[in-house]
Amino acid sequence: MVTARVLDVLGAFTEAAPELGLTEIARRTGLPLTTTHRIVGELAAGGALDRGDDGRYRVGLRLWEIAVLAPASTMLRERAMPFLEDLHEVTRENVALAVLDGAEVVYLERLSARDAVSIVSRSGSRLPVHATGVGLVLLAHAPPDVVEQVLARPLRRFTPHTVCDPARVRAALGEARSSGFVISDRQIEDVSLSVAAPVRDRSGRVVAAMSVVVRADGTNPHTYVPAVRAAARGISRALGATT
Amino acid sequence: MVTARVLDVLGAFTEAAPELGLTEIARRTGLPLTTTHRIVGELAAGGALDRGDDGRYRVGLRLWEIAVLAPASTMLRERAMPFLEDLHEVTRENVALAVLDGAEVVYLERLSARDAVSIVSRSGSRLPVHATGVGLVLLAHAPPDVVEQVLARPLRRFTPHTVCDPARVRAALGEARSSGFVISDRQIEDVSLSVAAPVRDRSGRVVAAMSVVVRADGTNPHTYVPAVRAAARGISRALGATT
DNA sequence: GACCCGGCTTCCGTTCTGCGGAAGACTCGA
DNA sequence: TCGAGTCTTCCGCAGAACGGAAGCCGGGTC
Repeated sequence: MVTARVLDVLGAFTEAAPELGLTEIARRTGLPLTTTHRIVGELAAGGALDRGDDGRYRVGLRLWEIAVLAPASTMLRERAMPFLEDLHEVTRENVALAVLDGAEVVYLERLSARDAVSIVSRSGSRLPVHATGVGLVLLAHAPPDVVEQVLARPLRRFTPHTVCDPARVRAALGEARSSGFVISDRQIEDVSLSVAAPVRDRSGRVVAAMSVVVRADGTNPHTYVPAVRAAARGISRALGATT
Repeated sequence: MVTARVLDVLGAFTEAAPELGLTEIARRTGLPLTTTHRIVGELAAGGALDRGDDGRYRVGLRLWEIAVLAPASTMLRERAMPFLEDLHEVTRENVALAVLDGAEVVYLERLSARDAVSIVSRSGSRLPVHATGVGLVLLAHAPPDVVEQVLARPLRRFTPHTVCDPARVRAALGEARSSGFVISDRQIEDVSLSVAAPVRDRSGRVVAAMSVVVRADGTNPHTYVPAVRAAARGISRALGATT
């Protein structure tokens, strides 16, 4: 059970709490202080965690080095980067790439833009599928059981505009399938909307989605659709898709 | 000792071998097959590894999510990205960001360019400090004991141009300190050279280096120096440096 | 300066988890 | 069909991991 505890300890670190003291790690994992102390010390000895001058722990470079070998990073994120950068350059807006994981999307990359709307996601962030453009795209092309799993639970409302009615989400999924893109308007925050499109691999399966996230200020989001879809298709080709 | 073994198993994955079968993991770690099987299974259960349809293991998304919380990723790479992208855009060349780790540099980010020279490094890659522009910059500003540690061992030669003579490396370090940049010419491969500059944090310490990597085709590399230094200074300011 | 509190470190008797060799199942190529 | 290589399962044993208790340390307050 040490392996599970090691992963629990590593999992104690979050976007909101990327650096933690020993006591806090013990609290978050439910492990006794002594046990936590031992495991944390061993992880630090191995480079998976670093301890700062302030006594707090952070994820270490060694773990990062190993983790970037994940296919999501190498086969997906790296190959997508040139297209994300292209879209970033021509639109001057935030650009993101995400994959589906259960009922959430995980952001593999997010390129922010200086004058663009400030957004909550970053590399490694998770957000619920129903409330994001990339999430709706991924769900639209997920197996039916995944859709059912997502819609079986109450959907979280982030803004007055967040669509939480399963029937309306289903309708949005149908629309995504037929149109090939999603416009997700003020679902997470009142100030931003995103335009998302699917990324396919060589077998035609949708393995990721990418989006541009812009200020919800009245600008017609449809103007971004061609560029987003083109970039998504470019990534798909880089992944070996043939259409 | 399980923690160390867990890290050994994860460390079996490399840039050259990002996906491995059970037997190969056991071989690389020196662990008995049964032990490896158990640890790998536990890591897969926790999402740190994924097992493909082909029976081989890869680093899992969950580990990646945790690992991107490393300060190198959040405090350094993310803050550097806008400046890396700027330099990438204006030069149309490969751009990289790296940190020092022992006698090697670890690349935090590498933006490749379509028509640029193909280079060997990518995110997570390691290369020896003496043979890279970013490495010489980092070494130039490292504590003296680090310099001694690096120069105490034979330096690896990659091309006929690789500088392996400690005296010449010391001279290069001195030059880097006084000029504020490094031009590393055909040290790793015969076809490329890099121009690198230091990135400082709020205390003035050099915590990273960035570079542009271009084709060694006679173009005067000095033309890139102002832009690289400007981008490095921009990153430094983003990290709180005051000069 | 004394005291308190919270965080962290060390000790050590106990226990239960991890160990790994052996045997067998499975897959693939010849 | 057979052999080789890979992977899976079993299980008795031992030592690695456990975690409560005691103590150390540093910072803040009076």
